[in-house]
Amino acid sequence: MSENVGRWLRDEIENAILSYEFAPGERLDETVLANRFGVSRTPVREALMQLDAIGLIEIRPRRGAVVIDPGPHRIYEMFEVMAELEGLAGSLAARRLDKASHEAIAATHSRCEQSAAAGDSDAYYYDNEEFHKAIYAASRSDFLQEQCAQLHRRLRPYRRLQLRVRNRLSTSFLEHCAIVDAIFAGDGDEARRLLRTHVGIQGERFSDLVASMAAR
Amino acid sequence: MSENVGRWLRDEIENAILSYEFAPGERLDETVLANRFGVSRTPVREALMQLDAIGLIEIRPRRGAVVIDPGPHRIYEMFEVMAELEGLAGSLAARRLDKASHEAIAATHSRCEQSAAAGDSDAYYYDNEEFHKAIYAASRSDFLQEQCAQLHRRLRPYRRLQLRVRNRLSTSFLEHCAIVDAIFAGDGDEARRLLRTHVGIQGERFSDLVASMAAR
DNA sequence: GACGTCATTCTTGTATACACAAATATTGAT
DNA sequence: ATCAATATTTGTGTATACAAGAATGACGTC
Repeated sequence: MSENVGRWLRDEIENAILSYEFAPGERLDETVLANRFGVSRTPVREALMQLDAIGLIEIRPRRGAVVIDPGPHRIYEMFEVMAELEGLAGSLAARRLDKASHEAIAATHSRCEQSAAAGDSDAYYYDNEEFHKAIYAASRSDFLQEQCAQLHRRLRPYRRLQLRVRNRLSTSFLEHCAIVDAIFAGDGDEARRLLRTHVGIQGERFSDLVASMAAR
Repeated sequence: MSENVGRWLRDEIENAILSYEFAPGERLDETVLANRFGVSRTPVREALMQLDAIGLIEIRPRRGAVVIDPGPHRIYEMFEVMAELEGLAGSLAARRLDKASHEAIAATHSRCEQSAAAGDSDAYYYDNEEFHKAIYAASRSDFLQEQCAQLHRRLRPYRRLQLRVRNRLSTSFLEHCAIVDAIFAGDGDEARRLLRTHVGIQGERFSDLVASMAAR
């Protein structure tokens, strides 16, 4: 319970939002939340203020908090930025690669290979996360790593949707292979380019998905 | 006073931190802040929670809030990320440029020209900010624009230091000219490249500065 | 019958009070 | 005199109370 109710609540509510338990646009009533978690309104408010600062909810003065609905277009924009940041991480990783990072990337990459071969998209989802995190870490830039991790978390629910798309799992893994090759070869520019498209594709796929859903 | 004491305090304290009024490492006493701003502890706490979520301060459980000291290395990392994001903004701006953005960029650019010609580094500092903001806006990506603006704000104090460096003002303006040309020519890759180095240089200059100060 | 205004109610915003943990000072013993 | 243990103080963490603004519904008027 993290020693601090406010922070615990922030994570709890954040997860609830990211897992769509609290739907976009939904109003978050402080009293209801306080009762639900068995605390008073004060720490609930603190959690909400933080989520507002992060950008997950919006608190309109005297009118309460609502979960922000990013909307397809904005999600696409977020993927666009994510692609850029991951590209930077990859290029730094290629240039600065040390033994520990090399091993971490290789290990997570081979786990991806196994789940891809097994066609287990749930397992691949988690292994894929670890793979990308390994690249962030290999960039040796703490700030970049934090920014990537934060955005990655926010895009989590949308990423998940895409792995269900036909063949995405195997093509994703093939892209990983090329990325790993570039990083291990120390080719920063190539790693950047590959990662940018690898992540960018997810944004495009997402908007395709939304478009096809809207068509029905 | 923004209708909301908590938010007002957040901005107030944020400015105080970014202008070094509250020095890095300094402890922020809730009661002292409450007295200083003539409010109770509650909104002060809310403001601090938000600043913690943003990453400007750190609240350690039961031990209060301290202003985070980024340290030269982390500031360099921040410039590195900023360079990447501005590069993306520039490339999008070049591709998506419309009339309004074209005019906004041209207008801020010419203001920069005037202050650069006058050698007025204070004026240039502000005009430069507007120039960069115009590019963010021209990217037509709301999310990117927000991310850029936020990072820009956090790097503000460090940027300012550099304009005092000899000749930086005029070389900065020359770089602007090339950037504007690339954007107006619709050359996204070139705009990206130029902006990346334009901003990246600031990070390098900053670490040079720190190194030279540490040498003494 | 519809629109506007007023009152009631509900929710948020702020203050204050109390509880508890940590840091510090003081006192006693070795 | 120094170190340790305890007490005091200081400051954070949570709850509750109170005030003020917004939403909603009812009543009156056009």
